[in-house]
Amino acid sequence: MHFRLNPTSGVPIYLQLMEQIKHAVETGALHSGDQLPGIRTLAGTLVMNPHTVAKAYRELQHEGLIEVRHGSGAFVAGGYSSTNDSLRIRKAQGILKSTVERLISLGMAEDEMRRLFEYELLQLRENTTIRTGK
Amino acid sequence: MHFRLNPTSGVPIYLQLMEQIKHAVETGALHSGDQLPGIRTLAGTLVMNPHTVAKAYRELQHEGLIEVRHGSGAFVAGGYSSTNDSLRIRKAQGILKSTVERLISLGMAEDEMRRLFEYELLQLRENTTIRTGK
DNA sequence: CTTACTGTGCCACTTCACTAGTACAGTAAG
DNA sequence: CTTACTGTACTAGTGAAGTGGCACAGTAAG
Repeated sequence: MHFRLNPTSGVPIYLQLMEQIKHAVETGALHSGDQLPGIRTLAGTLVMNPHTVAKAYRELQHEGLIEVRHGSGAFVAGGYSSTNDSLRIRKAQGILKSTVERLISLGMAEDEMRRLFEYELLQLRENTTIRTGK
Repeated sequence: MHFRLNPTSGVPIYLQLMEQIKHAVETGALHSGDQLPGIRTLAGTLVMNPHTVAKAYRELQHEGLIEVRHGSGAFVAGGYSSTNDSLRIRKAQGILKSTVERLISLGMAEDEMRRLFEYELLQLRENTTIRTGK
């Protein structure tokens, strides 16, 4: 359970924390019922304000990913890490790993990769959501 | 020359604009010497404040990607879109396009793809920057 | 010079992410 | 009950992003 946040990326820290927790759940690093670190504990190790962690937990609870019980702590909700999913994720990880390696061999910088990837996602989104053909 | 910005993503708009312009230059949609739209013009079509566009241009100038001449306008700087680069970019685009398609066939959502991709980039960064092996 | 474009600078204001300290409330174990 | 943990609520402040309006300055063409 170690997170890596980038305070200078422009993305709000609480959103980054949420993403990392989601990632941990998706990849199986966290399972249903597992207890998340306490708000103050996490804030201490990540060198940030407890309120920021609390906000991340609150948002994740609204999304249904975790369950926050007042005096007890925060726990990963049920019905997320089916074995079927974890296999799917592992496949995807393999694909992306080799993809990134190929891009590196092309001499691509991290920023360039990210821009091209986001561009592909944009194309995808437009092809699936645009229905008003003028 | 059309940009797509997402005001609700948490990423500052001026940063998104910068990324899109960089992308346009890298992919060859903009070439060295090309004039960028005027600050007021762009702000009008993108429905945002001229100051936001100005900030993006200013930052891009600091990075050396564009050249801003006071009474004339903003122009793409030289020495960026060599034909060698555009071929490299096209290869990378092909790779990423097929990668995204494979991820979609796995049933991955856009958020999941982005998280896994960012994770791979993180792995990469750590493997190349960590030198203090204790 | 005049006009119409370009970018730049200044000021006020709103919103939001984040920090900081403090206090309150639920839970579980001694 | 007491203690020590959990999350929650409140207030106040800082800083950055973005909006809005206005004035200024450089450039190029008539």
